[in-house]
Amino acid sequence: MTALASDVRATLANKPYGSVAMAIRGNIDEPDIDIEAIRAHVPVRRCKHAAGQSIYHAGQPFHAIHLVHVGSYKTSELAADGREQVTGFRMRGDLIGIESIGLTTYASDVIALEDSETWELPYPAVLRACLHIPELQSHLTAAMAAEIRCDRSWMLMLGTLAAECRVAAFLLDVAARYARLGYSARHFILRMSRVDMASFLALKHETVSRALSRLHDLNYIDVQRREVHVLDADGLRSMAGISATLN
Amino acid sequence: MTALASDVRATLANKPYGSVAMAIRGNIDEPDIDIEAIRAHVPVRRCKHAAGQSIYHAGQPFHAIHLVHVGSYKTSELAADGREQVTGFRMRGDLIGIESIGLTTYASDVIALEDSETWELPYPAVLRACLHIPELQSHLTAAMAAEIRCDRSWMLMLGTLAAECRVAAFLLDVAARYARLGYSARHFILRMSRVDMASFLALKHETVSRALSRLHDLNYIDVQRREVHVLDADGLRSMAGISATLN
DNA sequence: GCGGCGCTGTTACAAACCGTTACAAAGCGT
DNA sequence: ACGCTTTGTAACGGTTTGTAACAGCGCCGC
Repeated sequence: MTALASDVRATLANKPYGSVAMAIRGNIDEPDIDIEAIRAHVPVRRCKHAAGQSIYHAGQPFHAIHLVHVGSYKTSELAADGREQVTGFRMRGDLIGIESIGLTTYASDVIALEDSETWELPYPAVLRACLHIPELQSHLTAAMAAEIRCDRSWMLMLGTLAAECRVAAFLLDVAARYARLGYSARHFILRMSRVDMASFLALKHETVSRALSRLHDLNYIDVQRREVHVLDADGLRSMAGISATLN
Repeated sequence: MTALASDVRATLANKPYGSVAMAIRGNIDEPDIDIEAIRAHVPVRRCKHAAGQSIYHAGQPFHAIHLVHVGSYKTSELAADGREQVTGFRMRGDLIGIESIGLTTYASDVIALEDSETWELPYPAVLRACLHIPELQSHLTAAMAAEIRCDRSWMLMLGTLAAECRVAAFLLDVAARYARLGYSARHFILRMSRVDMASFLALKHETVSRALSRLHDLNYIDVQRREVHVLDADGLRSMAGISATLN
């Protein structure tokens, strides 16, 4: 399994962009973002981030949105009293920061989960580019709408599924997102810690561990720390209450 | 208390619009939507809905967004296996349907909680109007961004607070939204059933009842069925982990 | 007007699930 | 090899849920 793990890691680079991320609901109606057309009008800056480094924190001046190019990030909300909630994980092709449009400061935190890279798109330039590229505005709007639908899908999942089922749904979502990027949906490496998964799923990390162990016992998955083999996607689907087909 | 209830109901009409709704996070940076400017370019149709009637269901063709004028609505997500999740409650000034922009069909259900009325804004006309009213596009974008932030705030609340605290946070949010519309934040009528509240808060309706009873026992609120008096907003705030000030 | 009926809401008690705590093992960097 | 972080496992306890019974309110027909 360790040998396979390095294979997977090796393939995790330089794949073409998929569409803007969609979650379990799976309404993949939006076309791809035409990054080349944008580059003609927007000064794109590459931003590298080491694992644990943040793109931005809540409260910093908002000036740009980011397109994930390599690696993965987590976005999180912070309450005044210190409570933290991971609100999502972003990977290649995902837009980051669109929730802060219209504000003067960023509304959330974004932290790299591994050595990663984004393309920084200064928002004023994006706005100007919208005048030259009629489709860019609608792409941006569609991306925001998709983000809302994605959040709503997770609210549905968090509000109606038990712990084990949430973990199953999460694995299916990760698998589907890897599949969209051209990777295997049956074998992947989780980029986030158990604690981050637990926060996102509104559970404790021990519960996530137990759920993964149980999914293993049911022969739905093979899991060694962060490496996951999906053995029975239908089993996971029946548990997650999802009928969609996994690639 | 019954006499007061009718007073409250009487004042719930013909107040000026507030901004697009924001949740507990309270980043109220967006300006009001200039409905009059829109009317000059968009054929606005008034849509009345009786209690229990839907504006639209998931899957119906998307053609318009709606601005709530009178009354209140609930939006909900439906899973293939029948699970339902209330994702929010909308009142005067709130935009409905923006999460479906970019799709050909609506993505969620919207049902009136009482006799209500919306202004229907056909989306193609809104798009055309954006060309004539430069600010309309940015208003729409800001509204969508606010919607994302609102959902994220609720994810934070649902993921980090216990049952009683969620109910407290919910009451504070309702109070703040009434305050934004010019009504009392200390005395209001809940428009939704315990079941709808429970679904939104990811609880069971019995748990909501018990939580409300406990908030009553703590002398934080006075509650008789759907009528709520806030007696100790600071108590609620400390429970909800919110430092913002209630009007 | 009156009573029946259903929906909504409340409360008590029992049970299940998940969180808490504690500890151990494995991975990772130094 | 060492220590720290991450992850896994187990026992226990608490919060939330499930079940049930009952009360209040509105709707309807009589």
